Amino acid sequence: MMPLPQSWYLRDAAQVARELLGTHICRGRVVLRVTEVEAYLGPDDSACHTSRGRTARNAPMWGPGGHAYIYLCYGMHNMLNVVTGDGDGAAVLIRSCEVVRGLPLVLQRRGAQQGPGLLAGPGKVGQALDLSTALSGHALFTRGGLTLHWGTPATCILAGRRVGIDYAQPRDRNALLRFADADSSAVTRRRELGSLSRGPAA
DNA sequence: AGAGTGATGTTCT
DNA sequence: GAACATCACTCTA
Repeated sequence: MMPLPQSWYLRDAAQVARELLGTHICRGRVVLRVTEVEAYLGPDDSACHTSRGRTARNAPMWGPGGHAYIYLCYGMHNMLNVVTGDGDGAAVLIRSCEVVRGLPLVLQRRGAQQGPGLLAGPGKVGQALDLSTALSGHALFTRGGLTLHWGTPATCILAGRRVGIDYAQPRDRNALLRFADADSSAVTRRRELGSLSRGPAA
């Protein structure tokens, strides 16, 4: 079982984001299937962390794709992003997942019961994978630690606006850069999503 | 179903 | 010192 090659990541963030749906994240004995993501396009995207320049924290985003960018949010949530392109300052946030393997360990780490909301939300994904900022910059395309593999792609994709970016410009707040597997119940704020081709409902 | 709120700590101004 | 790509819990309906 080989991880996806680095070349797979060296493309536009929105494109990688859609193809990321259905892939498998492997960490120790836990395997998760990605069901919801958000694309952050680079310095020109006011919602993106790189839009306010290079810092020690966002350094991995300025490098080549295929590496993790992990940061601490609200003092307690470790958010997992996948760097895309090459020097683009772009990445894809992993927002929700389904458990493929290692359910007992995931339940223990989450301190929750099994259900559709178990891994719906980026903080929950970070907790289930036992992530920390020490793993930021880790290569996802080489064996060991934290890797990304081919899985079961989504047959139907939903799209909508990104969550929690009220500080961004209206154009970037309204961009349809959140994507989800239409056939999964592990998705946040589902009613705000529409079909990919037709845009969000309401 | 929806609004409100406290927890918690690193990063950047 | 403010902001922060959140979560879980408590109300009110």
